[in-house]
Amino acid sequence: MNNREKIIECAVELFYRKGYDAVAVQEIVEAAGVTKPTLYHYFGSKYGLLTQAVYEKYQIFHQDVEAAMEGSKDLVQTLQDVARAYINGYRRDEQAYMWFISLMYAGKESAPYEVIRPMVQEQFRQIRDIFLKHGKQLGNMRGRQDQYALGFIGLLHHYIYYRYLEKQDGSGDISDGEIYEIVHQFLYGIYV
Amino acid sequence: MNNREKIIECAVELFYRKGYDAVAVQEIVEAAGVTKPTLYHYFGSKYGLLTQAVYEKYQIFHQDVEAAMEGSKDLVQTLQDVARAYINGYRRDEQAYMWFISLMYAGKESAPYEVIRPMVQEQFRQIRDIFLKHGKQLGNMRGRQDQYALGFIGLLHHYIYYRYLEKQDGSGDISDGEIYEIVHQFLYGIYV
DNA sequence: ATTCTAGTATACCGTTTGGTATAGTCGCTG
DNA sequence: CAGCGACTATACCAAACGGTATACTAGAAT
Repeated sequence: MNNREKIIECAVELFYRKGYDAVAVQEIVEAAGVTKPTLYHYFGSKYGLLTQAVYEKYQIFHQDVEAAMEGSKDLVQTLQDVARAYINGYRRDEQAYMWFISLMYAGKESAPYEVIRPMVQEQFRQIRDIFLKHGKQLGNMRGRQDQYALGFIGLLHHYIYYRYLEKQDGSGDISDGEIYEIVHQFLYGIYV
Repeated sequence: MNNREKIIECAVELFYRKGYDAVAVQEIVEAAGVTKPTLYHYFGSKYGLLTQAVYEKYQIFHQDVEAAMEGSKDLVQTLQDVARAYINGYRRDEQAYMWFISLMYAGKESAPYEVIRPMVQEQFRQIRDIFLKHGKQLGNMRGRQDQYALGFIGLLHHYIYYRYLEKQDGSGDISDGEIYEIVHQFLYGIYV
C-alpha cells in the first residue's frame, strides 16, 4: 500500500470514528506515517481528501449494485441480487460502508453530507428505477416508487447496521438465506 | 424565552445543520444574541452545552413514550401507542428529533455520540421490554427481542426521516391511519 | 552527467478556536 | 442605601487549526 492509499484508509477510519470536523489533518498524517506536505500533494486540501475518499470508496460499491440490476429478471430476483450486492459492499469494507450510513443522516449543511449528496441521490434513483420497471407486478403504485425505494434502502441499512453492532460483541455474518428473508419481509408489506 | 433557552435552541439548530464540531461557540452566541461569558456561565463548556441540550430535549420525548407503555394493553395496541408517542415527539420539535436520529448513526467515538449513548440504550431497552412482556403472543422468540426492538425503532425513524425529507418540498403529515399501517406492516414480518 | 518530475521533510504562518480575567449591571434582600 | 448573587459585556489568551514556502531526495529520461 502506497502513501496515497495509506492516507485514504486512515482518513476513512478517523472520519468515521470521530467525525470529519473533529479530525485534525495532523492526526491523519501521523496515523498514516507521513507528513502534511505529502497529504497536500495528493489531495490539495482536507476537503479534497474527503471528496476523494468518499468517491473512491463509493465507486466499487456502485458498480456492484449496477451489475446486480442487469438482465431482465423479475422483481423478487432483482431485489435479492441488489440486496446481496449491498451486503457484499458491506463485507468488503465494513468501515467505509458504516461511514456512508452515518453520512447519509448527517446535517444537510455539513461538508461530508454535501460530498455524498450526489451519490445518495444516484443510489436512490437506482433503486426507484427497479420499482418503476416492475410497476405492473405491484398493481396500483400511485407514485409510491419513492416510498418503496427509501423503504428498501432503509431496511438494508438497518439490517447491516444491526449486524455491525452485534459483531462488536462477536459472531454474526449475514447468510444468503437471511437475504431472502429480508427481501421477503419487505415485499410482504407491499403486496398487501 | 430567556437567554439560556435561546442558547439551547440555537445550538440544537446549528449542531444539527452543520455538526457539533463544525459549529464555533462564537457562532452560537451570535445566533442567540448573547456573548460568550453568558454561554459559559450557564453551561461551563461547549461540551456542557451539548450535554444539557441533548438531555433536556430527550426528557420530554422519553416521558411520552413511558406514558404510552403504561397499562396492560395487548402488543398491537402498545406498539401503536408507542409509535404515536414517537411521532408526537417528532411533531413537537422536528429539529431536535432529526438531530437525535443523526446522532444515533454518528461515529462511536465522537463527542455527540458519547452523550446520547445512554439515551439510545435506554430507548432500546424500553422497546425491547415490550416484546419481552408480550412474548407468549409471538410464539418462539428465540431471543429475538433485540432484533424486533431494533427493527421497530428503525422502522419508525425511517418513516419519520422520509416524511421530513418530503416536507422540504411541501405537505405530508403523518396521520393516525398511517400509524396503524406502519405497525401493521411491522407485525406482518414477525407473525410469519 | 544532467535535467526533470514526483514525492517527502523541516519549519513556519495567519487565523480561528474554546475558554477566561476583569469589570461591571441589574434586581432583590437586609 | 448597602450588600449580595445572578447575569452579561469588553477584551484578551494560549493552543490548535488548515495550509504553505523552501529545500531536499530518488528515479527516469535525455
